[in-house]
Amino acid sequence: MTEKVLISTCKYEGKYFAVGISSKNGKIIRITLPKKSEEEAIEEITNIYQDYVINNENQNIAREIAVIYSGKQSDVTIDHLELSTGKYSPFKSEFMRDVLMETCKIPCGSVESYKSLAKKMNTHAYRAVGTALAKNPYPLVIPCHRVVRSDHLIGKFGGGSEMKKELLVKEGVKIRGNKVVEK
DNA sequence: TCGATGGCTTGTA
DNA sequence: CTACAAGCCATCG
Repeated sequence: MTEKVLISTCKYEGKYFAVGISSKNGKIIRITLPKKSEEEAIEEITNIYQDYVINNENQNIAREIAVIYSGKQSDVTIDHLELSTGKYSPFKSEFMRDVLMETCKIPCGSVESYKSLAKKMNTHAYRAVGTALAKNPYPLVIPCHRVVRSDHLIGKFGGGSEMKKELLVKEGVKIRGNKVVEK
């Protein structure tokens, strides 16, 4: 099935992050958004990968995720991610990978809409773009929080809209109420 | 295989 | 401003 997953966690500002690393090639296969407890963070990974060890061997990477969360640049990039597609891969389909690769192109400090992302991919499946983003295995590293609704409302987010808003504010996006302000 | 369900969009009232 | 309805298309059970 799948190889053993090495799980590491870190605490940052009272929140807990977890990362799962493939023992096979050292690539990241899962990242969690900050959780209230360490167990909750770990569980998000062990729910998917049954063959795992929690050894904090890669705590440096977990810390880097917290760095990104704090709004700073990190040297953990998509080069560190497992980008394969398939039933047992982080990306379940080509479509999902395409969507997430496209969102990687959105620069810090700007946003894109679900629809414009779909357009760039030559499809009208903006709704499916949303579901693909909802399943992003690498939040923060793949900036799914930079995708908002086309009417400029913030839209939904795995970690809650409030967190999505905070992340955008940290990146310098101008927001009024629940809307991104036009330039 | 088929229907239900989304981190959506546009139009109408 | 809010409230619906219809349309969209990949995914999941």
